[in-house]
Amino acid sequence: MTETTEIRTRFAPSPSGHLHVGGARTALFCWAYARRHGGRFVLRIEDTDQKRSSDAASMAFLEDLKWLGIEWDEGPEYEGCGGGHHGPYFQSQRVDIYNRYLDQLIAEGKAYRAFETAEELEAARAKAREAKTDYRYDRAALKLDDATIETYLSENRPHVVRLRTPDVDEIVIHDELLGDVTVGGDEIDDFVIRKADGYPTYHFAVVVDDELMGITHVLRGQEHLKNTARHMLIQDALGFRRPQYLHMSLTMNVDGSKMSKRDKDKALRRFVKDRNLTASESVDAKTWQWWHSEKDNQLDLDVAEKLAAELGIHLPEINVDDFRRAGYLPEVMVNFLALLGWSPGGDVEKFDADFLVENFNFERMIKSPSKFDRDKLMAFNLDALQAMDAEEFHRRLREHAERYHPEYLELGEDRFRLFAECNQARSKTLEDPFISCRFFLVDDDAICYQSTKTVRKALVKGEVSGFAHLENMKPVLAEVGDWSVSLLEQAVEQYAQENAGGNLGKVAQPLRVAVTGGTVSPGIFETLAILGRESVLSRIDHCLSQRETIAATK
RNA sequence: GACCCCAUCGUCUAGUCAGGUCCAGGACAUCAGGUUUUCAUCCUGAAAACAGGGGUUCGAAUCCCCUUGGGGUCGCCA
Repeated sequence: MTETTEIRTRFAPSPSGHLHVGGARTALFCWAYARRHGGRFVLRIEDTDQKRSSDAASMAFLEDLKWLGIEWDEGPEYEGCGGGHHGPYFQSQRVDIYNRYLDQLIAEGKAYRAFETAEELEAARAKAREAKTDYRYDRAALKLDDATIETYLSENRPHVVRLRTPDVDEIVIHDELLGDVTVGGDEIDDFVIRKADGYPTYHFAVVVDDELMGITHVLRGQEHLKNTARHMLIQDALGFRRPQYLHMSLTMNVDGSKMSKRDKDKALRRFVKDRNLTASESVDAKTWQWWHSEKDNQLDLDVAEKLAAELGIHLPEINVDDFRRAGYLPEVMVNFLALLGWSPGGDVEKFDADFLVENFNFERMIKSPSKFDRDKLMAFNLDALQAMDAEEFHRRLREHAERYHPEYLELGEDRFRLFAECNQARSKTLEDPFISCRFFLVDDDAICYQSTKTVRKALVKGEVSGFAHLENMKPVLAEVGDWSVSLLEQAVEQYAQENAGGNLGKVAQPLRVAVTGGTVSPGIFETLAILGRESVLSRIDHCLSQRETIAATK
């Protein structure tokens, strides 16, 4: 009894690299629903497309799921996740199973072999387009007699297997969100269920696997709505039970276009096309040609990134990994993703994964498509960062540094800790400190002073110029006993009290510019403390040495 | 184009299923003030929506219909 009523959901990505946010949201809801009901969440890899499934690197989404805390009970084994008794969880390893069912359908006359080539079919489709009619497979192969089929088979003619769809008026999909959706029976033709290469199509593999893996609830994007009708037909032909379906609305880009993992590729293509580029340093000629030969051919992510860097364009953040790299927190991503298509009701919008598991239900899912608003995500991330205690922020920032900015680790334990402390309040992402504080890593005499109005204001302008204050403060700083934030503060405050009418800004800004090259940095005392006495004094000298140049620029 | 889905501030949404307490609430973004050693925060305030039209009803953001708009699908991709 418990075995048959156990809730089982699955997330079934194709192994095409990193997880994109739309997929992450689907996975999150599948996971949350299973957890909510004490069921199991299955991860299955849909790698039946030989053209697109290639190396192990394309399993990067496992890491993404794990990072988000979406842990799968069954599926590929990865860092404590996966395993299970319904495997293999790679469809490419289940071909025998599919063939068994395929043979059965053929024997029963519920499916049949078809020998048309892809080109022939494409021609037929083109013709239908011209005639402004809907293309539907004409069932020509159904009329082949057994002898002909035998002959073709003995000739090893490539062929597909098509489902002989029953002639029904309509197919009614019971959707947990949308209610009953009716698809006309004539809208589904005898679609292909096994490709010429011997692999099942997505439709067939999904149905067989969902049955054999005991999937009870299928949550997926609304783009699958019509596919569900096909899947129901296969289930009926095979005598399988019907899982419950829920088709959720899609997540769109802010410009209204569908948020797709192909967006990066699209951005590159558009740029290359606009500029009429015919070659690139980052992409070898062969790959370049392959990429141009068909618009579905996508560059590998690392190649795409190299090309983007070469062309100087920013690729849209689409993958979970992009957001990780950009310094967003996994718990914020989970929160934000959950809000895209589900709402707990009332004014509640900040919550964690436990809350989601406690409260997730189908009733409160949103039917209409939503746009992915980065500003709001950023605001959520800021709030989460600010709510963190200092120790936690330090730990997270260090993790981020280890992964993306190891050069900052060279500051050493103590200085990195201070670096974290003084950056927390001013950070919206874990990435912020590393992009805004590069001056910490630069040689003292390599500091380059920005030629901006604010820099000149800090250094040149005023009754007593910033340069003058710097001169005067040098001996003061040189004599600060213990080079600590508190003593530095004391010394500089006192100097400001005596020489700038207590106006700290008058002396803090010149200092800031002298040691960082610009007008933006963490708190000045922390900044000085991290740099160290020697560096600070030497940067002040460096700054003063450029007095003429800085004053002369306009 | 055909078929399907959807429709509250610019955006995410609460309210819709069980019509009145909603001249519509929250959040992000925006704008205006304020705090602050810079940036970022933070505080206060403002502007901002029931797509349009018809019904049903004493009463409609809520129910029905049409129009319009947005999205999806139309592969030997998944």
